Amino acid sequence: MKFASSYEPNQYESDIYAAWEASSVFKPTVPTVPVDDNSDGVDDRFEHQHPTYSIVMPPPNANGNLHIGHGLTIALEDSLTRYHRLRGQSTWYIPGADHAGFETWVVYERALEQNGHTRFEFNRDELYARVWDFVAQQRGNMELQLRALGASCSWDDLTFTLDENVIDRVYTTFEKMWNDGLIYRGEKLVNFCPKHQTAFADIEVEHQDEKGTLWEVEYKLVKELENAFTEGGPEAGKPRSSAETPVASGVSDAPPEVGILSSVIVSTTRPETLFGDVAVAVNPDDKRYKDLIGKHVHLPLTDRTIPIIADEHADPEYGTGAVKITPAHDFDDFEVGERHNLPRIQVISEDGHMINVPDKYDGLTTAECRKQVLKDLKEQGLLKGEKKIVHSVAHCYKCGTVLEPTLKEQWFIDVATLAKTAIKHLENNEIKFYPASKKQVLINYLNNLKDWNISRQIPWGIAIPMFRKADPSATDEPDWIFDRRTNLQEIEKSGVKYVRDEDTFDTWFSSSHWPIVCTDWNEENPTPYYPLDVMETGADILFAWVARMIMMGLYVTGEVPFKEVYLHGLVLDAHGQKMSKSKGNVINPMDLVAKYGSDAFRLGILRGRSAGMNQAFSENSVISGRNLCNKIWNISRFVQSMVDDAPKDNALRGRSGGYARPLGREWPKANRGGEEREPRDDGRERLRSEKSIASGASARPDRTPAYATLNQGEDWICREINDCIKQVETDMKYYRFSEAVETLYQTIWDKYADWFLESQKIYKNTELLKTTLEHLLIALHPFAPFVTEAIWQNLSWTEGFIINAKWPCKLKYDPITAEQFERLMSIVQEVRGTLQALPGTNNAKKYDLLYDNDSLVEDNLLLIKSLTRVPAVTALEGNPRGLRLALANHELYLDVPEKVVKDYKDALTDKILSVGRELDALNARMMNPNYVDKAPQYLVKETEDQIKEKEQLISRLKSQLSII
RNA sequence: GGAUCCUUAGCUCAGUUGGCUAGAGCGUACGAUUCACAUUCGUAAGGUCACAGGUUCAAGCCCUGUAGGAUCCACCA
Repeated sequence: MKFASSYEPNQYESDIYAAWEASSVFKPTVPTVPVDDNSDGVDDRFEHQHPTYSIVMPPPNANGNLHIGHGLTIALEDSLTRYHRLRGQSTWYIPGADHAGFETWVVYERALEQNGHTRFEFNRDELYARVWDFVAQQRGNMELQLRALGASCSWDDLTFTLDENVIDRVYTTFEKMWNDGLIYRGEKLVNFCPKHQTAFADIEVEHQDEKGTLWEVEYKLVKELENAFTEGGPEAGKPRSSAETPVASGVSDAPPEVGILSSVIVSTTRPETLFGDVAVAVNPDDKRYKDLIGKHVHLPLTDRTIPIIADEHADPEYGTGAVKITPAHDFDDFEVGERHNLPRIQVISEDGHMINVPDKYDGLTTAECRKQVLKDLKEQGLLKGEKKIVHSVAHCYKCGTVLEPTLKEQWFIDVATLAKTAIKHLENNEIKFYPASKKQVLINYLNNLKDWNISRQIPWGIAIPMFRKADPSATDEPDWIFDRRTNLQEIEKSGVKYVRDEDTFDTWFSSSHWPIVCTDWNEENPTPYYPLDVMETGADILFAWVARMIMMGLYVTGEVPFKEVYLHGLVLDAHGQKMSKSKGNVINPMDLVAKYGSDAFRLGILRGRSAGMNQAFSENSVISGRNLCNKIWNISRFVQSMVDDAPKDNALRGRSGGYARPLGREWPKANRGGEEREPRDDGRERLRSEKSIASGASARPDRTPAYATLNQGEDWICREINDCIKQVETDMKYYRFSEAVETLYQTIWDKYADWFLESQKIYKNTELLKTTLEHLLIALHPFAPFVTEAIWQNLSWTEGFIINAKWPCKLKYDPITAEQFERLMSIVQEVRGTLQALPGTNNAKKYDLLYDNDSLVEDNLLLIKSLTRVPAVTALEGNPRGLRLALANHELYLDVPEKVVKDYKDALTDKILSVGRELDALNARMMNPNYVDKAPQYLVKETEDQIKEKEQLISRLKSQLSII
């Protein structure tokens, strides 16, 4: 196959993915129990590596499309997956699809309504079946998009959140919790969306600041009941007499600051709820109302009277300092009601109409009722004022409807012990967090966690396996029983009829089992893939998901569900703004993939990104990724052409005038793993991957390279590649994806291409070219899987797939020779810089480079000439002339006429000054006795060396100046 | 109100255990050009590391405070 002159991702990506998928390379190689890692590798980097590696995909919506956040997710997770696979671990990346309970339901219900139907025409089972079909029709895009992004996940193991084993596991947990007494049915206030007719967990509620009105309503005191204690009276007295308010006794003797009031004015934003009022609360420390506590007021527009109670909830600073208490329709009031044992009067129905109110108001909507109430209050002169305020209002995160706090009987999980256990394990550092700060954030959250409402009134979800006794008079039988037969609306047990609870689980309840169900963990057959090696997900669902997975993992398995957590932040637009449809700044990852290729997208989105941070993203970074793909493509094309052109290889050796001394050492001829591979004729499907599945062997870096280094550049590139790969390993260990990509980018581009390949144009070493290119391709593969595979398949000497190649071992090289190349580089850079700084253009072609008694330069004449483009590099004859380079230990001159040197004088003077400033700073450091005493020896030595070097440099520059 | 994070070049971001003479990509300026790549090569300019104190021989990094921004949690009668 011929290399095209530029990399065209569209020509390769889908074929490559299909070939991978067909050859089972995405499957883990160790199916059950861990094998002993007893092979003796050549590289100590692999000594303590675990034989398996597992990671699950946070399941994208089964019938949705991937957005930019998914793009980031896949880039991160797949890089980890491919990296660990290359390292020889049996790697399992488990894909998933989410039924997305509420999201999908909303979409479906909208479709239903567009066809003139409503959900109330069908029972739950019918609706479930209809949504199932609806999803089945829509499904598939998401999976194709994951493939386009290169996700190397094990497709056979895809888990859908409504799969049987998921439901089964969720029921098992629920049953256990029910038996353990962790599940209870309670009537509590829930966030209820009147449009969708379902409750939400606190975490799903969206608060928005809104303009509203704060009305002040007068509640008149009931004179005749002033001294009588009612049900609210004694309760109200308690907080005041408690030890926390020692001042209270003193205050009670003091003369009242305010005259006896005949009424209390309360502040409210929701006057229509006054029918549900059961008390008026004032702050126990509020002197204005001190004497009214325990007295009663008339509830306007009704014939009821309600007590005035003391409760900290009332803020003396806010409004009038007196607040009406409506336990059935306000979360705070509900709690006040619990504290004071107050009744709950529901006055708004689930569909938003008034109930349990005087006939006049009965059946009105809340808005109509508010109008009427305000009108009537005004007529009676009880409306004392109104203020415009801004307050935050709870909205349905899907339709934006204002949520109505509603009393409902729901299933709750008592989270106290679950949270406590989770905190214990977190504090025990059993899970490592990236970023680390999130651990404490999570602990704080768990410390304040309220009981978890798991009931949802949406048909599209996992049915709650609870049945209620049909006949309440059968008193001996339990009211509720657990049963898995949720396909039946009615069951019989011990001769008693039970009716199914029509609610479904909060999706987070089932999602919290994700690591368990994906890895197929079960009590009888624990798997080496649980706990997961890492949980990678968005920082925004730390509480909703990560916290719950930890609690549930510990409850079900006794182990934390994952060893590490990596949280990514939001992908913002190029200006740091949140992406949103309304702003029109949404970037579709698939557009970028189509335009620049999957690799470019992945490289681009990983750039400039760190754990937990919301960070900007722009097309520029993708372009830069595309450029890298093209670069490595052309590098490979060039290396291939040199390999093809092998005869020249020998001709160049032992060249005259150039590099003559054989500096390299011969390494033993390598076994390059040949026997392990099937011949190519057998087709790629049967390459190493299948063999390794059969034998269970893990890949190890057992290749000894078949090269010898023969000059400075060759030793140097070996050193640089070793450093680069070691850096990538460290970066991957600590999830520094951006730095890993950066390191590779620089090594491939600035070192391999710009220096090593340039030097190989003079001195060619095909074996080394092959080995080094392979190393770089493999190291780049986790981040740019397609281009590296496309190249691998195009190169004449590689075999199998790069996706399951072996992670590079260390290259051998001579460190002293490698260091010499650094000096050659600085010579070249100095020449280039000086030529650019000299007056005039095209200087490179004008002036020769002269050297005096310098073996390094002498050995590399051709290289220096080629890299600097000077016409000639020749030995100096006679007295020094021209412009001397400022490098230490090298007698190098640019053969520049005196006149030109004079024009260069200013630049030279500037340079002397700037080096002088650096020297002053160094000297000041050495003058400080504390520095010499306390700083580490090596630093002091380093400073001394630097001072010497600068002094020499200045004297050379000065002598240059004096010539002028 | 509480918590967490952020503030470094024109823009987007790195900077790991304090050793820094602060880096990268993009952008900018200047220069190059048959022979792997113009998606190229070379050179350069560009910084009071938000601000004010403190600790230290040494602070972008640690501590305290201030200002600005982001996110999350709670609350807003």
